[in-house]
Amino acid sequence: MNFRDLEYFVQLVKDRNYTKTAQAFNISQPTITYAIKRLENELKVQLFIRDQSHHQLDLTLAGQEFNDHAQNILQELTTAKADLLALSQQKIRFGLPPIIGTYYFPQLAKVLIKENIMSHLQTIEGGSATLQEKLSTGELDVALLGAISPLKLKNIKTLPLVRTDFKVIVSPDHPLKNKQSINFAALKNESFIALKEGFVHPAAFRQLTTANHFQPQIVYTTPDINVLKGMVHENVGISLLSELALNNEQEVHAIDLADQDQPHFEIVLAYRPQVNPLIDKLINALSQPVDQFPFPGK
Amino acid sequence: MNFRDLEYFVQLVKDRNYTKTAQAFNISQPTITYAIKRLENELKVQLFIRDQSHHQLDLTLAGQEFNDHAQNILQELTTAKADLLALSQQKIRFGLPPIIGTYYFPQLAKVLIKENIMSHLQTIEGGSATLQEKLSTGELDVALLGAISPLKLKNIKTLPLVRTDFKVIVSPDHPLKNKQSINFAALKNESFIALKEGFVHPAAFRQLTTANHFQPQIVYTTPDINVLKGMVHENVGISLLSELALNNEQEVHAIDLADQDQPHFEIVLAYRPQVNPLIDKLINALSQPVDQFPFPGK
DNA sequence: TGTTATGATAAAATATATTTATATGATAAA
DNA sequence: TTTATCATATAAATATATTTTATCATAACA
Repeated sequence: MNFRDLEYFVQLVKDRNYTKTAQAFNISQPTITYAIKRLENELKVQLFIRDQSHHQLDLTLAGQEFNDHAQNILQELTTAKADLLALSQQKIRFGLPPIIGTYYFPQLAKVLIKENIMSHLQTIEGGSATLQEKLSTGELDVALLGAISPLKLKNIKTLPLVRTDFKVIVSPDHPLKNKQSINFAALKNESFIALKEGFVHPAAFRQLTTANHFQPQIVYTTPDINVLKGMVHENVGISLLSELALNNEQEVHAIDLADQDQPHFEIVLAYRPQVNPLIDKLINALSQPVDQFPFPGK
Repeated sequence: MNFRDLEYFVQLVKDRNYTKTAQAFNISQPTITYAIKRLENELKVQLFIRDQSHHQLDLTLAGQEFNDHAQNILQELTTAKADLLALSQQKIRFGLPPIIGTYYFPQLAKVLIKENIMSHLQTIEGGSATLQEKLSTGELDVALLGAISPLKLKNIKTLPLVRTDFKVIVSPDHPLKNKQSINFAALKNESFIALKEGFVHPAAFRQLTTANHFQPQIVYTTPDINVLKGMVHENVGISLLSELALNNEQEVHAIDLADQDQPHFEIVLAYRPQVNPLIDKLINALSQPVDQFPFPGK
């Protein structure tokens, strides 16, 4: 059996049209016919139903079943090639969500430079969800991911690194400015500035509003944390922000959440197990506890 | 790329000898040479280190990495073929550990016969660990497994069906015969009959003795539950047995475990997701709650 | 120093995949 | 109903890939 035949098959499942599939590969139509026949002979099952009302090509059950396996096989081969390329180029394809890249990763950089790993990193930015997907498909070797609940991913190992709290941030002019701690329920009537971040902040915010049965009044949404802080400072509204993104500047006042069941921003190291000493070294370096957190001097 | 080349490669990794590998496939030695060259050309990496003056063939890092992927690919293909065969024969390869087969499965049989599934089952007996392995390699479609902790298996879905307690069983002549409930720690000085079952009973027993810091005195070990009951009846010793294996016979007296952190015998339905209506039907039927448990009339 | 083990290479033989040209069969259009 | 069109199948020719046979190269071994 040939990988090419699997590619033809998978494409044909998408196209449902031999001629179109042949065109997609720039080959002649009978090539597809013969490829499918080869598969059907080798597997001893019929893969397609050649069409009662002849404008429709249908997959048999066996065809559906085999399509799943064929996709897994092609995925594995793609991943294998990508991994070998990264290995030979001594590059680690490293996924980093913007927030973690800005507020957490810099602390790790020192160690990585000292261990001579930094120059081997090929950093790819993206939201945690996107990066998870890329890990699974072999487009990434290692990633730092933000999460509010433990991650379980097929073929991916995860290692929680840090767990940080979410804080409520308010303007120094806000009535709550002297509060040390507050229940989220008490914020029912506040105006909120929302952070349009990949996944974690919106999910945490949603979790808190749902758990406390209220529909928050969101007056503004921004993807930029500094804009968000600025608006909170100007008392346009209050917001929810990971303590990760707070340093000891005085621009906004941070209040602890007193809720029992509150979400946490967890930074998780996720990677596909590979035979690659460089990756082992990176994972080892990253899983060492960081001295100071969240920030030196905080 | 060709699956055959992958097979040659994987075998060569095992053999570390081109001639031997060729013999294993009943082909000529240059065939292996050319197959490896094809792979190395296509992947653009060196897979083997040819013999640095010692008659030894070594895998490069890339070779090790690719070997993992090649094995996954071949595994997936094997599974695909097995699944298609089972599908076309309308057979569900169904794993059943002896204890569950004897003491739990009969209750399900009625439903399965009514739903016309029973005749499609090809039952394969084995310990829970063996059956797990066979699920992963595509030798089984569905299995009932015994477990004392939640199972997490790659590519396998699990669904807990029943959770039963372990009981301490003693002879009607035993001093403890009138006890309703007991802490396992109180059994420190008892003689035990041990059940040599696949996995769950020994693990549960070990968990209890370890948690209570004693080394049990095991006077006899048997794989046969009736023998075990007989010996307990004759007061040779006491034993630990899942309530699953107890019916309302008066041969032995069952005592509840009072321990806070006690193991439980969980029956878990485990299966590889497939495109197979028959399997869906079985899973659906098995996941319906069973009316009476553990036994009618208990 | 010859002998053996192990793998590489060239050329030929064989097997497999693809194309070109054409056929079939079913629907839609005239 | 005829004809045109679409979608796939088939046969034969061709192109490509794999395997074998025969032979060579190299290093270990005795």
